[in-house]
Amino acid sequence: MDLEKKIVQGITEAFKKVYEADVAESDIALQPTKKDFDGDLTFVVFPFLRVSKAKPEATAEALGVYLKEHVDAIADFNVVKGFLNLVIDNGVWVDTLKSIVEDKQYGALTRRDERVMVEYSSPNTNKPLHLGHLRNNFLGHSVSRILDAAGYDVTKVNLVNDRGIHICKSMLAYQLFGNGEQPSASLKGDHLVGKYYVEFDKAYKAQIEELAKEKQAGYTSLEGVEDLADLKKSIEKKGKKEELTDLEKEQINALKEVFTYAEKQAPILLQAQDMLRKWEAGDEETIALWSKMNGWVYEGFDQSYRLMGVEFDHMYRESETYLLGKDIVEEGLEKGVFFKKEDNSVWVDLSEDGLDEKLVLRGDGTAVYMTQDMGTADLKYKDFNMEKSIYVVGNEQDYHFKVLKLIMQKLGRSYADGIYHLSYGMVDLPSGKMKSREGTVVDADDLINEMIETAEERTKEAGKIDNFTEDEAKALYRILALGALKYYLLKVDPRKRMLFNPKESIDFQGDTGVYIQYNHAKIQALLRRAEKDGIDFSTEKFAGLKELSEHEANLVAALAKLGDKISESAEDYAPSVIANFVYDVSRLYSKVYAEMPIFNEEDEAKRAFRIALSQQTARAIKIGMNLIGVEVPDRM
RNA sequence: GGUCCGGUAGCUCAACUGGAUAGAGCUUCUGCCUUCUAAGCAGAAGGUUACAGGUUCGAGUCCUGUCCGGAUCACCA
Repeated sequence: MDLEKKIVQGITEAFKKVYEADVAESDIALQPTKKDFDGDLTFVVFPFLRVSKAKPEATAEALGVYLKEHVDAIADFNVVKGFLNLVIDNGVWVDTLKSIVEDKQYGALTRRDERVMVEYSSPNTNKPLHLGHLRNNFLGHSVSRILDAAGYDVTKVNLVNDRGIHICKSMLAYQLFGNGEQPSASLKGDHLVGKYYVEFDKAYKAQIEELAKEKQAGYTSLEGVEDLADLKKSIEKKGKKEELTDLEKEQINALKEVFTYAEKQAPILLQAQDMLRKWEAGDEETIALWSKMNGWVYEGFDQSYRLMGVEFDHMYRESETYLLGKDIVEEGLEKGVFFKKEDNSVWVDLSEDGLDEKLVLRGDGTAVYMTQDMGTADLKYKDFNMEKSIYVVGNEQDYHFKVLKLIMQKLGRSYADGIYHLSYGMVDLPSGKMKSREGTVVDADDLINEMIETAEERTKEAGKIDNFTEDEAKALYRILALGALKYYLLKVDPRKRMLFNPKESIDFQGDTGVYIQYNHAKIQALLRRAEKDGIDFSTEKFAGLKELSEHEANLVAALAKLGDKISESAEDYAPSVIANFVYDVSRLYSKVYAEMPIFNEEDEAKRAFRIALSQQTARAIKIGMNLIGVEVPDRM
């Protein structure tokens, strides 16, 4: 905003005139004045004492005197130690609001000719989406919108993991135990497939136990033991804390052998592996089952994505990309970036970069995860030609993406520097980590639907929907529920892992999405009344206004920062910046709203100003909430 | 064990990238609806920023070490 620029220029000028010193404008930073002090903006003079060769108070005083005299916007100043607090003239805030009203592009930065790809969601087609996916999807979707607002050309892609041994597991279980079950209204496709993934695990565990029992006979140390798994657990637990006895050591070794054998030889696992081989060989029957079940899952996902309000421009499927990357391995060998070991496996040595050696191709010539990701990276670039590539993936893959970026840099890919892993922390439950195989997950669909029910209850309690139609009420519940959920997940720094307690439903009071939506709805009601009463609150009506309350001035100052906040959040890929911004704006507005009369205000200029301020606040809230993927209601 | 990430009020989180007396919300307590939506506003209470050093005018923020939690170090994806 040019207010700050003007003041910064004024400060450099002051340094020149008062101290005959050159200070670069880029070295001068202003910060908002803390609440307890008088003023709007503060300049910290400590770093410039070398230049002024005077005491902090004297320096600040001298600069303040100069600024008050030469910069129109500055009405007054005060000095506290080395802090020069500047009081901005109220007229500036009135003008600022006026320029926001007139700014058709408010909240959209100038376009730049730069393409960014955001990859997010990336589900597996063997189980439904869960709470962790919600964080991922909301993050990716929000970052896409923020980058778009910041002027980038954004492509949203979803790389679906639709093949592999885990997919075969649910296929096999369905084949064995499914009895031809079909998706239904009560069990959508992704949930149905997920159910058989759990079934597989149950059967697998039972077989392991059985095999282990058979194998137990060969070990004297395990004679008479009833529950092998239980014993293994208790010894492992003990081993972490204290020394084991000789018998226990012998037992744990025996147990490891027994279970390794059982886990590898369980018939149902061998069958699944066989199925994967058939799939790779293109076996018709297997492919048909795979297509059918994946189709169910995609239908289920589509419903979930619609419910969540996220979307994609392009889908990549791993079944189509998993063979890619082998040519890059060849290229890397030629360029000397990779090297081959005796067993023919191919590696990259990253010890110079503080990492170790990493496998990029197996000895038998088959691909690993890294091989595929290299290939996919090239494919994406070929398809979309982007400068930046954001991967929204959990922090468990920090190492993988560090390596991927390094490799692509070493291979000289133009897009390599633009690779960014937007790493986020896991969502944990009070009981610990979510494990889909063990059924301890918070399902995404269930959670959203529960939130919608809660929203309905709260709304009815508050008696807010007297003249809503059934459809309007339903739409409102959904908006409130998703708003609460998205805001809750996005206001936090993505890197931090977070605890989610399903028993305590997400708040509807205080620092929440609902609070922000409420302010928007309140303003819309106010604007409807202004229109009904035919009140003119155009900029001419308040142009000459000289008197503002502190809260009004603060609110205008906050509204003026929207653009800065968008660039900041785009640079850091941080939706939390926007979430905090809309909350700040809402809080400031609440104060203004509570303290200031609007329709009862006699002074027409003040009344017009307050209505216009309300209107622009609603505008900022709507823009900001849209950036974090949250809708705002006009009534609630 | 190596590497990376985190640790701020009882709880959930901020802190403009080194600035002033570390701020919000939840919870608890006290006020405020015969005038614009009380899903709100005003106030009270709550802190050795895990710990110990260091850097400097100034440290939650930077450096070193320690402790706690998590992730990762697979020819799994």
